[in-house]
Amino acid sequence: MAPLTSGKTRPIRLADIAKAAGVSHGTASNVFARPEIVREEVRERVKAAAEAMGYGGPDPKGRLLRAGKVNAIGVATAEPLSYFFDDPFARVMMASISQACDATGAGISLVSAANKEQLAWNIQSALVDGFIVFCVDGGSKLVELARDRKLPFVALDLDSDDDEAVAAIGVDNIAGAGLAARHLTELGHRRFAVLALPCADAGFGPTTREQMEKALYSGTRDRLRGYFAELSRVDIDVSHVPIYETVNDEESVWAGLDHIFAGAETPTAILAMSDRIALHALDWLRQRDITVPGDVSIVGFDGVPEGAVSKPPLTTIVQPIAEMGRLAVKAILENDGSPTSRQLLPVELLVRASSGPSPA
Amino acid sequence: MAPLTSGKTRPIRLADIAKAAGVSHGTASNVFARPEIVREEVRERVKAAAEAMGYGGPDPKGRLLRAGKVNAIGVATAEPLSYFFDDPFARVMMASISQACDATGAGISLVSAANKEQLAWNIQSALVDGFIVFCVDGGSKLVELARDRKLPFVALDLDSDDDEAVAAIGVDNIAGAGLAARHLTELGHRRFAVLALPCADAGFGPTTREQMEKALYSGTRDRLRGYFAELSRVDIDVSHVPIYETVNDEESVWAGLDHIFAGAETPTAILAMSDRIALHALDWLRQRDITVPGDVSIVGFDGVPEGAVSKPPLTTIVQPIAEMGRLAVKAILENDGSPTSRQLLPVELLVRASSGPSPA
DNA sequence: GCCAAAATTTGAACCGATCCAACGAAAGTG
DNA sequence: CACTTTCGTTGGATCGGTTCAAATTTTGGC
Repeated sequence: MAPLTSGKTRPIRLADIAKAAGVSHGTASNVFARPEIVREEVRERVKAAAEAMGYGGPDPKGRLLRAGKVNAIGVATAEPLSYFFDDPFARVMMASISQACDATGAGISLVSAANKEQLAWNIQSALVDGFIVFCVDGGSKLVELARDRKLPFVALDLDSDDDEAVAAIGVDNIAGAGLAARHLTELGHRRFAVLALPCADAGFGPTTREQMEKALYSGTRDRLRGYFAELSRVDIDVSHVPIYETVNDEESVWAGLDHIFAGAETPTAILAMSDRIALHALDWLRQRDITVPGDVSIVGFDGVPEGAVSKPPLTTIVQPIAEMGRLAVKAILENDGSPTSRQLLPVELLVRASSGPSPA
Repeated sequence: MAPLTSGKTRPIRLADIAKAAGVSHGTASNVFARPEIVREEVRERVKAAAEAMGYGGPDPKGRLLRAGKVNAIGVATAEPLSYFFDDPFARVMMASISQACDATGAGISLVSAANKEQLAWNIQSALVDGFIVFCVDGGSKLVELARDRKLPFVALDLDSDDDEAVAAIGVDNIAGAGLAARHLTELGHRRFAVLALPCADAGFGPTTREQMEKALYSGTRDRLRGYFAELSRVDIDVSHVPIYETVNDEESVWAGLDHIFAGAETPTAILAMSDRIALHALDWLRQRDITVPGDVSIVGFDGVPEGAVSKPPLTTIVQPIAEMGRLAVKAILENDGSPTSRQLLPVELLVRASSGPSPA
């Protein structure tokens, strides 16, 4: 039997419906976009034709071109896509971004990729009205790509001394780190160790202050500066404070602690550059029956919800994550060509149970 | 001073660049899409013109229309957008969906909305190649909307007796619930209570088996059937088992437990239709110094990671969430007009510490 | 029954690119 | 030198809609 229709049926277009219903395509368009201006009889006829031909409604691809606005904002990161759902900080941030989007009816497109070239292409071809860029890692490159799209965009947590011409929302990392360090020195601690975030794409391992000063990611650099400025202020010799660069995961944090606690003079206070690091550290310490805050105190950074239910609950520097998300969305959606700006939000010290007086 | 340029500058188009560089728009297009076929001198000239005019590269809106494929899949739910980042089940599912997308280079668009009309519009105008629909709540309506787009789509956890013609990936809720109930009866429990998922948009409160049989969402209905079939099998009078319908949040779960434990004959075993419910229940019980599993045992449903670290770790029915996500993405991306199908995946009982012998 | 006003409908223009058949020029061949 | 290739470029067609000024039909008033 010969097939009655060709195997590949071209999708039905609005024009097909119009022809079938015997109206112009202009009228057919109106039936879907502004039904009230079409005479009822015609409207029904067109709708019937659409139904009969299995037409799925006007294709947004077509509308988009004319309308110009996509009504969606892109959220980009150099991490794999699952970062948005795995990482505690990202999740809280995304939840607040999505609330702000919901409120205005905008959609969210997640933009990321397994490798760099793919990422570039994905950013170049993302159908969005603007970008929110997560700068945790590989920030500068990402910002560059986003800027090249010439769309409104705002960087979250961008390195503070990067190009001043990009809109960015971040927190005062130096002040926050200072708060954390001061809290511990006030509790009498003198022997510190720092568990750092990545400062480049280089992997993990012990590092030095000098290395960190060259860090590609200045969020990391600024936090270290904040820590050390405060420690120096109370005459602690920061050149002897071990710094271990992690990649924010369990493996590298545990390796860092192995390293730090292998030394003769173990710290009584740990400064962790993220709550995630601090939480992994808590697990490590518990496994070795090192009590917190009895033997060692630890202070995180971020203020993610998990810190409230950890054992013990985590003392940390809380970032106004929800506020940052809200501001970011606002910046994109209300972008009226206003001058790009850089907002530094304040952070707060939240004292919970992971920090206490120095045992010494 | 009169402005030198009009306030509103039309965005630069590829055609503008072509004109400026003195080439045809076809050649200009090639410079960006297939640079290797353009003579170097021309290529540089066009690129220079683009740079000079601040052109951000070919607008994907235009390309899209011609190319047809968006290279993104939409994930839709009737919950607010933040559901994707708040709900443990959704998060695990999204993580696996995003891994599958990453692997193929596809993007993800989150589709949702505050209200129903907005949701309909968002689905109709989403720029995606297909939909994965989360059917937790308001599933049928969502499936209908998605189907009307005439795009490939697959429903996750769709009500089992809904339209057979839609592709769906789900688990065997009846068998899973049976497993949970049997586990508890084998431990000697005879006095049960059920903490149910929503069965309609009706809010929360105590309900009956008859009400549940009419449930709009048959995931809920099937789990109840599974529980009761197993309980009946060992001669437990299910008409006396209290059922409390929650909305999967702390408030409604706690209200449910208040209600259930207000009765004279309190249960020794709780069947929770989701891990989230079970986790909230654990909190409630701990606050009242009711020990688990000493005084009461509880079994959840889903197998989210949080269940592994709760106090005590949660016995639950684990769904192959990662596998479901992978299959869903595959179904969308490989959609070749193959017959829509319905896949029921198996579940497993995972015994942890929240269930133990009946105290009686 | 005639005319202006109101209500509908039409069809061309446009949105911003990609694709491709056709063409011109330069290079190679006999 | 005529003749085929090869390479690069051109410009029109197309993707699937929306929009709007102009044309047409209806309605209403007298």
